[in-house]
Amino acid sequence: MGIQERKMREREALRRQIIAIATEQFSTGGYEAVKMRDIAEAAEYSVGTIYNQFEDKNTLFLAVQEAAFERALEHMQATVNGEMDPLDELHAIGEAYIRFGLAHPHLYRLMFMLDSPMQALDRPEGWSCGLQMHQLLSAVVNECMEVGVLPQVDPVQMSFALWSMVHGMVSLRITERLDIYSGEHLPDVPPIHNPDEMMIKTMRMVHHLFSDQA
Amino acid sequence: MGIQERKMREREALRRQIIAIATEQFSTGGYEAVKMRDIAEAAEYSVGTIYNQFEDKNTLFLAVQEAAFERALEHMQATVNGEMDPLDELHAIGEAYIRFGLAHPHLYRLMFMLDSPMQALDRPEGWSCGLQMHQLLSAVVNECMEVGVLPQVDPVQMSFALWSMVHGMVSLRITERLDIYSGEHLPDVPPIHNPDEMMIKTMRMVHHLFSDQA
DNA sequence: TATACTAATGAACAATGTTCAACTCTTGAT
DNA sequence: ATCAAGAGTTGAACATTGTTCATTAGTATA
Repeated sequence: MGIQERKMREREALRRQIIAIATEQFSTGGYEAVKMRDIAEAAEYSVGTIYNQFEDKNTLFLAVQEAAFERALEHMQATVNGEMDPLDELHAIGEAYIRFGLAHPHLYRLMFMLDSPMQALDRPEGWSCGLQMHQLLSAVVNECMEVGVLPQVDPVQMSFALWSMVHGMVSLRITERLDIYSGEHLPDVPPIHNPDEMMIKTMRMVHHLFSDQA
Repeated sequence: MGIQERKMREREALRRQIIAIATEQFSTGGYEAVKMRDIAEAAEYSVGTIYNQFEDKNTLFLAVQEAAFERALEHMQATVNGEMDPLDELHAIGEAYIRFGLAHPHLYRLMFMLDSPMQALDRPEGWSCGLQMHQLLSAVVNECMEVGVLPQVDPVQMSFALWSMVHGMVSLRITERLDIYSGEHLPDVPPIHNPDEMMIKTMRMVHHLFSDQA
């Protein structure tokens, strides 16, 4: 009775193909720009087949979100596995987070900004890698506190504060709100021409202030 | 020739009415939920008349964004005009920012998260009140540095870091990403049932860490 | 070979932003 | 009072896009 299994495999393969196509199209245009018809055409199926696999566009992008979390987690893990000074590890993990967001703004939106694919977080499976990303941060924070390069406050609050800050930076950057720094819009603020570097620099400054305080 | 002026006034009044209606509808449903037809009906005009006043939906919501910034700035200014201890002032301005975002999540999205109404920030008029909000923060930060409750780093970086953190908190909250803290999703993290208060508490903690370091 | 089941198809539907030719009303001149 | 010109209004029609579903095609089993 291997027929059942083969059909399951084929079904799964098609599902994966659709997710891959959706991810790619999404990466270069965002949610609105991806049309179900385009996905179908790229997969060389009719649109109905997409709906055979995914309840609707939102459900499809839950799967894309999950894939995006996998990629992001991989990217983060690749930067932390070394034997580093804890403070450098904190710098590294933050910088990796920021650079991933800047390199893949649409995926970043899907993971942390859009609400389409979030309605009902009753589905924690899809957030598995997202949670692991947070645990990666938590681990480094705890390590920093033990070694004394971060003050010994509530580690959850510290992780939350650091995550919020880098997320705030990335999301403001992605939505072009940092453009207020780019021209002569603010008095006493010389135009900043490289916001990406300012983000990294400011993050490190904050880490250092915390560490000096510890 | 007062006729020209009267017509201009009427035109301006209609424009304002449309913006008010759009703001109200937007406040209770977000961008997608607002239909041009609904706005027209609420204003008791046909849809064509809306397009006579605003090039398209995006342009209309540029105006709504501007109105939202006005409200937010007012709200912020109302909390800072008192003669306060600089650190309390910093707490107050941050808390006001957070509370406005929580009270008006859709307007917050429009101001700081959506990109529809942002394409082309070649239009700094609409950001006037938004810029003033930033200046409010800058002023308090400078004051804190003078008095010695914030370390004397680059004030632009400090303002940017603080803004990013509270924006990160509010936007993660609004998009329900803080739900990861609400259940048993993270090991070693007791479920947090009141994220709003955690945001305020964490912000104050960070302010205090900075101030102790100064 | 016939039957039953699964999967694929794409025309059709609904919702919504946008356009535009027709229409109405006001204004100013005759 | 009448009329021409112009500004403002109307809503039917169009284009796009997510979604559905009756029909068709393909495959497996008796």
